[in-house]
Amino acid sequence: MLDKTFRPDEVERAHYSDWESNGLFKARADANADPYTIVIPPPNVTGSLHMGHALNNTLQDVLIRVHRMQGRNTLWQPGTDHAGIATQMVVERQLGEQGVTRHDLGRDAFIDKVWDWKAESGGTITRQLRRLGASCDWSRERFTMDDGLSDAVKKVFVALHKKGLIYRDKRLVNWDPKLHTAISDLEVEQREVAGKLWHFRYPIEGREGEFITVATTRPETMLGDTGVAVHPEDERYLSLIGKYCIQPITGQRLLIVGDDYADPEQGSGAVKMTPAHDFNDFDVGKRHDLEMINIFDADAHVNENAPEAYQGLDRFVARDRIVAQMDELGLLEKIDEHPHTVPHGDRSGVPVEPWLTDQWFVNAEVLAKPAIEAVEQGRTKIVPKQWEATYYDWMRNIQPWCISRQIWWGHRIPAWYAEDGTIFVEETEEAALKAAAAHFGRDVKLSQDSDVLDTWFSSALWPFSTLGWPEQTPELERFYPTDVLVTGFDILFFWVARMMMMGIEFMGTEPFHTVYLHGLVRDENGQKMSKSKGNVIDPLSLIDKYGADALRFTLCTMEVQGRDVKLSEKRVEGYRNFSTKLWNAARFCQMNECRNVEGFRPAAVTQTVNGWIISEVVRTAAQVNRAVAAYRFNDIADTVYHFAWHNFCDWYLELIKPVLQGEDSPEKAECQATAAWALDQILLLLHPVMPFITSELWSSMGEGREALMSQQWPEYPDSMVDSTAIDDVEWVIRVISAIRGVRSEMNIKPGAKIPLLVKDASETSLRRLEQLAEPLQRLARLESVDTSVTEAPQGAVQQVVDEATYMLPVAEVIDISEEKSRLEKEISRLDGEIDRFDKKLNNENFTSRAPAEVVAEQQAKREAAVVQREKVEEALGRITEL
RNA sequence: GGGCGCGUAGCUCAGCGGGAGAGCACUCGCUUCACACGCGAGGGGUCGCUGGUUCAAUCCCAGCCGUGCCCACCA
Repeated sequence: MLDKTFRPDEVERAHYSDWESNGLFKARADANADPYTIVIPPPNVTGSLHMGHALNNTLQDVLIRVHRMQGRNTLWQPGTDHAGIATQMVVERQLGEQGVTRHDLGRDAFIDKVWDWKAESGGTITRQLRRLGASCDWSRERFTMDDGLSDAVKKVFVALHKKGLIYRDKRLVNWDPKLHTAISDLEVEQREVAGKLWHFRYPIEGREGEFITVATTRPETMLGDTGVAVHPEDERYLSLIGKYCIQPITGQRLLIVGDDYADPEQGSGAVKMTPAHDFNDFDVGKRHDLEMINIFDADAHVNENAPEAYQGLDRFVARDRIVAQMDELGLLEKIDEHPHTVPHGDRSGVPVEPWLTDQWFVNAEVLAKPAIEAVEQGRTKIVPKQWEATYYDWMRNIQPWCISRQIWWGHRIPAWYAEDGTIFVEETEEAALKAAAAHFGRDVKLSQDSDVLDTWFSSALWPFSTLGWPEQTPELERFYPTDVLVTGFDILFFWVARMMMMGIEFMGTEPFHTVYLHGLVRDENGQKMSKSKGNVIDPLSLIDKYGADALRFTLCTMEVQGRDVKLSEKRVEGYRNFSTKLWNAARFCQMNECRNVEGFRPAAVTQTVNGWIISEVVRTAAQVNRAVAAYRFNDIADTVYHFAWHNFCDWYLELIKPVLQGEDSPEKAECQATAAWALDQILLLLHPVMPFITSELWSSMGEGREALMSQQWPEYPDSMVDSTAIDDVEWVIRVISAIRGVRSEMNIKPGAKIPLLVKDASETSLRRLEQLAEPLQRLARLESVDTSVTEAPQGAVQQVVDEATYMLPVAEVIDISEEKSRLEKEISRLDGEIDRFDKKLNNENFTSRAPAEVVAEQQAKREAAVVQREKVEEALGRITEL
């Protein structure tokens, strides 16, 4: 016998280890079944499970479990990401607590430390995914820095370099002065700051007392000014184009150039040019051959190219000094308040500095073309569809991807330099040496590039590198391309787009057929969860408190087509209650010996209620299957919830109670078997969302049954729906509800039994009364049912349901005036309704233009209202007589 | 500046060309022998505003207002 409540913590771990140790998560490279593959978005190896992971992996697990039960050869490929900067920062912080920097250790020792840290804490996230119930094939777990995956990275780098799609270039990049590395455009986030706009006067060379006014938000860059731009058609400045002005602090001569970039409407119409520290100025500088003076070092401190007084200053200190000095010189014209956005490093949080350096780039434009076509031609579908526009927009305007990072943790760039600077890009040092020897005609010394690759470079290969590429493995053959990628929209560009490019380039076909993009998990007020706001909800603590199933169900039911999920603990609690409900339904079945019957044939049942619940199962399964196919996760969860609670528990179990509690009979046996079967179907349909409780109940409902997760997924033909049974049971539900409504409204004691009188019953109604009399009497608390009535007794309350009038002789227990006003209200409501229908039906436009069946439908509704009104009128008449 | 969402019951949200639904919350009543993490019965909404299309608009279209996010080189 089951306990009174479900205790998730007692069974979850046991079930999970059973599944895992019995190999139920394993995919088979040699199996014939149609494969179904999902690669996990690899979490940071040193990370821990947050709510975003919980959502992401719940959705994947739902898809994986459904398809596994459908008999597909299912691979959920797990693994973790080395997360270059993030991981390096974590380890550096740890070292920092001991007063050690990575430079104290040196590169090799530091990297050893990171590996130690990985060995120590790298299992956290995968353990936590197990607690969530994720049915990954852990035997195939990969790490982006595994040997095999590193080989893939090298191979890809070399191949793209040979094709000219990876190249080294000296360009302005986003430099993070705190982390001392270049970062890609995507790692830059714009932050609104309350800045200022300073207007300065620059003296014109050779024209005493004449100035040109320039405005800037970054006075410190004045140290690197090499020009001033004005619009070529701006009449104010026409005479100055080609002349020089003087940078008052550096004394630099600044050529005044005419360039379309200068906007006459903005500021003074003249803009100072700092080509080495601004992306726009860089372009203008190139066009006009302006000098590029780099004035910052890697810390964004002023370097030796600036006047001595400024050297070594932090950029913001330098800014203040420059403003002060310009003011002293009388050249500060004005200062405007100027809120604007400033680019910040997403990891470091400090403003990034455009900085001129040598970096490695991927020519993304070429790789993007076929990746755009794959979506245009529908080979890869993005769900929800509106993200396709975002994808196109970014891909069509894609910029070169800066892939080199000046950090230590990551894939070292496979490029070697000879002393004269010649570059050899090869997969191994040996190959590079050989190439160099061939090039120089003698053996030479080479040194490897000290940079590592952007983390997303290796992640971009994930769908095929995890399957063994560049080896031609059976896994690669079988499981690539994958079926669906489930991830957050926030990494559409970082990751999805790049997997598309790399997958197509190296595998010849796109890495997945469908990309499902879900939203962010926010708190119940729609706020982003963040440590500083203190509104972070830890999934593990919710699992501890309510069980993994409750959390999973909540995330699933809140996931509506990629919209953000607003999570409240209250909601989780509510779905924990659902699992208790389910638990007790099973308990009830057990108590009433509803056992699974070998060879039970749903189509062969004879009892109406059984036919009904079976039909509802069939409908529910169909609805769930539609929801799965459409990635409507909320519908999957809601559909089963509604069926389990409101059909199975509220009505079916209540309806069969009298039979179950009666004498043994064929009817009772059929109800027991049907109940057991229907409960099984709930467990099957719910298993992908709530794997633990369903498995627990599955095994407790039958001795020695095989694991639920390897059972056949429910799919039934529509022909199994018995619409007569549905109509009949829906009828009895309506009648019972109507009677209960009257009892409640009339304030009739719950225990009091009163007779039900029925008149004008049609044949169908009579049949139903006969067939469903027992549950009707019990659930509506009736003393008896009398169908021989021809006249309503005085003061009987009447309810018309379908083709019969149901009356409760309650004159002595009710307040007549209340009942009168109730009926009067009902009549005026019906009058309004009838009026509306009349208006519509008398409208020729409607009757001639609307489809015939719509008109008929409206007519029928009107008639029903009229009949109802007559009945109520009669009842009112009788009450008035009292 | 460009793009994408969202405004429906007190809250969180489904829905969608033929007079609106769920969960939670609320009110009332229940020690009904599976479940009080429960059972039953209720109250509550000019479906953001204004126009248009249509016989018919919460639903389609346009504009506006509010709100959120993404992208962008604006001194």
